[in-house]
Amino acid sequence: MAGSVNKVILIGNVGADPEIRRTQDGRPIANLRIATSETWRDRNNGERREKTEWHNVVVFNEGLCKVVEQYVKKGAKLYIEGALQTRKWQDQTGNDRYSTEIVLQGFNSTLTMLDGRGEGGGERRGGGDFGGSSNYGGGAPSYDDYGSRPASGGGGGGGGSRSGGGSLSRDMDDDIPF
Amino acid sequence: MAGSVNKVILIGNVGADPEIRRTQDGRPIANLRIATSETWRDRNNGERREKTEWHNVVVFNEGLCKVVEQYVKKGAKLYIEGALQTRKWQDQTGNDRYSTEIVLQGFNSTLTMLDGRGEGGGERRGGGDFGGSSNYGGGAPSYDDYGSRPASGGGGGGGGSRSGGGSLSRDMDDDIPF
Amino acid sequence: MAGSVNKVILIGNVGADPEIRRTQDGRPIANLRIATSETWRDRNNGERREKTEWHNVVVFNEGLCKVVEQYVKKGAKLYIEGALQTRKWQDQTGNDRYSTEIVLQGFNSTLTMLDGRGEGGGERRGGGDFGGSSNYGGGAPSYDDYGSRPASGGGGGGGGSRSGGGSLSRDMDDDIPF
Amino acid sequence: MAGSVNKVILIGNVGADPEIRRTQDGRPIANLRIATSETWRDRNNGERREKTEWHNVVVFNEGLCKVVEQYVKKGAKLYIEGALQTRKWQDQTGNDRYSTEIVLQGFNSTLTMLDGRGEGGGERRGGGDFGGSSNYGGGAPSYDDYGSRPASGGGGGGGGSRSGGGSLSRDMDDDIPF
DNA sequence: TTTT
DNA sequence: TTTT
Repeated sequence: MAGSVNKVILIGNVGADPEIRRTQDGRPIANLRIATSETWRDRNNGERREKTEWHNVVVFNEGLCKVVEQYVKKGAKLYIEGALQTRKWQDQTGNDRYSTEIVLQGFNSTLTMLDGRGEGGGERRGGGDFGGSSNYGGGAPSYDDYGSRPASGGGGGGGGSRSGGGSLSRDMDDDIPF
Repeated sequence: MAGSVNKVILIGNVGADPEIRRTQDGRPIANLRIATSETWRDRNNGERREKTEWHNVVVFNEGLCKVVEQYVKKGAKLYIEGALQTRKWQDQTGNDRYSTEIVLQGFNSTLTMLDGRGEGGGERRGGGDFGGSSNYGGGAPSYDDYGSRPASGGGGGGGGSRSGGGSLSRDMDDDIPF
Repeated sequence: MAGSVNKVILIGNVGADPEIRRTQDGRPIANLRIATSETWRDRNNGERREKTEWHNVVVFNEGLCKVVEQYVKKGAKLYIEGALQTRKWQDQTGNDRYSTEIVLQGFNSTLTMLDGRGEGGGERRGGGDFGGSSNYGGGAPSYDDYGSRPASGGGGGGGGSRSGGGSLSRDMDDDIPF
Repeated sequence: MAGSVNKVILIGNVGADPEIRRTQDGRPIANLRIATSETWRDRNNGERREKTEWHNVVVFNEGLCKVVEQYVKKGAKLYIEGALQTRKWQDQTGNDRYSTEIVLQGFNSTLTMLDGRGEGGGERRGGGDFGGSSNYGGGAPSYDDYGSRPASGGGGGGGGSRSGGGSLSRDMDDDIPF
């Protein structure tokens, strides 16, 4: 369908240390439980009410999985941007069951730590070296799927080459005449 | 939890004419099935692939329900902004089941028609007259929960009065010195 | 125009203690400078680069202004949801100038503190009592324009009455049969 | 700054046929004017009011530029996701001036046509072949920066290789055991 | 069950 | 300058 958008934005806290599993061919998959909560004052009695919602988040991207593995612990506050996906499965008795998850996969997926629990040095963002050395610097890391920010401006001629040099952003190292 | 965000943004098509039910005390609830879909070209064979995701949307707001009732038909393209909510229920055998829905309720919920299928006159937006006359004008209506846009800037003198007159927006009918 | 969306979402830090001004008729207006920043590794030399973007945020809503006044200080990390607005003005020489701001006004505007710098008690959210007593509890407050979350389900008959009783959300205090 | 988000979401109409320029090294840059508009009923006299906001959008990504070049015409309705950027420049008299634009560059940028004005065949999405053949199929095209959706889940065996074959999404052609 |  |  042309013109479709499926986007979830969450800011919440991680309910437990994340699980990281691997597929047969070695790709990581991280699962997170994230709690969001809203509070309000009851109209009838003025009491303070709170409601917590728990979300299942599944991270497919390798770079994001590494960030999760290294930095995300129980209690961490995260910004998450992903898409809704409902998965069908069968329970023990063979009945169809459905689980809805927020999937971080591909472009437009983001995971950012909002509390400075990461320890270390540089912030990992747009390295262009997925699957490469996992020396994420630290700090409170932010990682975006397909990361390498520069690619949009870059690319040059080569079909899909993302490793091309060249500057990335006009107002930083370009001299594009506007 | 302080500092929490739970937001879903969808642009998709309605799969069937919406159902509108009513609670015992007469409040409407609209249920929508919305399809989002993404297409891409397979990396192996270059074939075009498509995947459709179906979303359950529940509308609690009266104003939005009226818009749904009057304008939203099977096939309509909608912009939806709501929150994720997972509801627990029991199946016939008494087992716990969970359903995740996008809830349009309260502030920060929006439903906007993106194709001009509404027929009629004026656009309903921010009437401030919830539950009032249902003469939604038509056009492609847009309705925001708690609607009445002016209220934030407005309210005139009266502390927080939302029904008060007064102007709404500085650059339209205000003379606030900036 | 039917089917229009104008939304800005920022997570960033406040660059200076906010200014709060008042209109002639006493309504508050808060101005905030918010910095967002992205870091990446340069493709050519592998060095870490950072770019900071400064945003002008204008808060018209009274409730949000109170939150800003009481809790938002230089350095605070905020989640902001508002709309873009470009304002035209004349400089000293009479030339037209334009300033683009993120406006928090009316529905769909949100300001949430992401670090627990608020001190005090309850979280202010959806009081329905704009301009009323300013005993915002404290904690890290979150405030949504037009706040009162329950209103969507409520409202009853009265034109725009938002103070009506009644329960707000099916899974909290309603017994709506689904 | 760790934990920063800078996101703009617009749905609006293009005010004029887009301009496409090229940098010295041949990269395209597209400029768009997009109108968003809100309507509401005046609280004082009940009259219908409308306010239009004009946005400057700059597209750096090559793939998105091609979509713009081929499909986006005056009047088209677009969904845009980008980031705010304020650019400093000097006017004729040497005074500093600032222009705020919505930049589509790198990850997390999206441009989707919401009306089916594209004419032609296949939908361009996630080709992984930036700068490649420009035979965008047609239909109402949707294009995401860095596009190729599969890359996140994909990569087949090779650690993070984006050019690798392999399947893309677990529930379509993967057999990942959940 | 939508849409292209 | 768009759109309804």
